[in-house]
Amino acid sequence: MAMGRPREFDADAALDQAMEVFWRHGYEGATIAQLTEAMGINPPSLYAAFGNKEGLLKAALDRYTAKRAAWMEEVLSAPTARDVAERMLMGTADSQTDPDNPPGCLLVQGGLACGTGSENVPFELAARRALTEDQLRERFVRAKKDGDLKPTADAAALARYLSAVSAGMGVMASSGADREALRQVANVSVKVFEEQSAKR
Amino acid sequence: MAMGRPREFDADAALDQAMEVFWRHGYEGATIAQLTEAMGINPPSLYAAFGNKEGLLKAALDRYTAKRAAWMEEVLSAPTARDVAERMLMGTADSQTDPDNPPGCLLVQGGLACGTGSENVPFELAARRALTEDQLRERFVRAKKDGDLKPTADAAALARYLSAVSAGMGVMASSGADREALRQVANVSVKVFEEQSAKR
DNA sequence: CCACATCTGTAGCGAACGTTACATTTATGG
DNA sequence: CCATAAATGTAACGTTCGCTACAGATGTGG
Repeated sequence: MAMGRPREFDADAALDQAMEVFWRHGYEGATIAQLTEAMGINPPSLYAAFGNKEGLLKAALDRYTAKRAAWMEEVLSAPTARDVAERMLMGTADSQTDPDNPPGCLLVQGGLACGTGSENVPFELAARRALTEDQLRERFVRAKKDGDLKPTADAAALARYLSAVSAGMGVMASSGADREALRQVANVSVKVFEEQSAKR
Repeated sequence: MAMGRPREFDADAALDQAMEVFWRHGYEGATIAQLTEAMGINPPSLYAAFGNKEGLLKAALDRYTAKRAAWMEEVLSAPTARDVAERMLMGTADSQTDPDNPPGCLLVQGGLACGTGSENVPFELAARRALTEDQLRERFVRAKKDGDLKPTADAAALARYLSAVSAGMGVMASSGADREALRQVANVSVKVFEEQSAKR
């Protein structure tokens, strides 16, 4: 049977553009007109490919997390919990002030509170932030088994803490904090892990 | 000369209601219809009293910070930098999970990214967050003079750090973190200040 | 008691929103 | 080369948005 006319735009390239619009303006602040213009397509193409605005957001979030997966692996592969924290927070400071991206983190900027009818959006963002926290917690559980973190260290609390700090850095970055300021926050935050490391 | 018909609603009580709507739905997610209904007034009364939606937000923010001023004084009056940090973060954990309020912090929930035409809103929120950071920095400068913080401690960095952590806690609270989880984050965060305190 | 000033409720304004109908174009399968 | 299937561009749909004109109500100053 016939296959139909092939799509003329690159879905991934279009998603990169959509990602940036959501990142800069938030889910509700981003309009379909802005999105289609940035993506270089017309509304029917958007709706055919992604369903609706929320579907487009989910696709953009998938691409966002996929792009960060490699970096996250590198973070988690650091030798000690302290180094994991340092790589995580320093990398966060840098990426949230990268002039190639909008400031802050898409998973925070996307929208913490939304209007009636978009309640799923904050949920969706929170779920993806939780994934990172889960990875960190598991890594810290391992660090305890490795004898790298004190036996009394609370892996879940430390993961939550890192999650909170990086979210907070996102808030500050979005309101104009520069790279140096975020690195200061990262440096201060890491000290907690030095205190929680096993004596050697 | 004549004074005109007096206003029938209590502006402060109405602002409390508006505050809650902005808090829960964000600036863009809050509609005039929701606001007027919560405030118990009709649109013309809102516009006569506050100018427009953004003016209403500013008035609500003023009331928000005014309500927190007393608490902030109590935080800053703690005897040591460490205690300031503890009161600040524990109080934040509690207020951000207070069932009487929407979760999180209005100054974060209000809107980090907004659509074209509302660019002032994130700015306005950031300015008010910065005020708290300024107060903390000054308090830590004093703590250094008091010999309470190490001479090598960086007051600005510590203030930024506290600001980041409390913003991050707001993000987590808005996505459902409970009081216990936030208190864990607070407890971990405070350890930094113990390390930065002068030996005694 | 009258003239004036301001608030209130109704009702609706123009604009922008997310979304889609429709005709056209461009490919594939037979 | 024709029939089918899917994507495209134009144009517009209905709804909701922030906001306001207007008329009536309610107070104060003279």
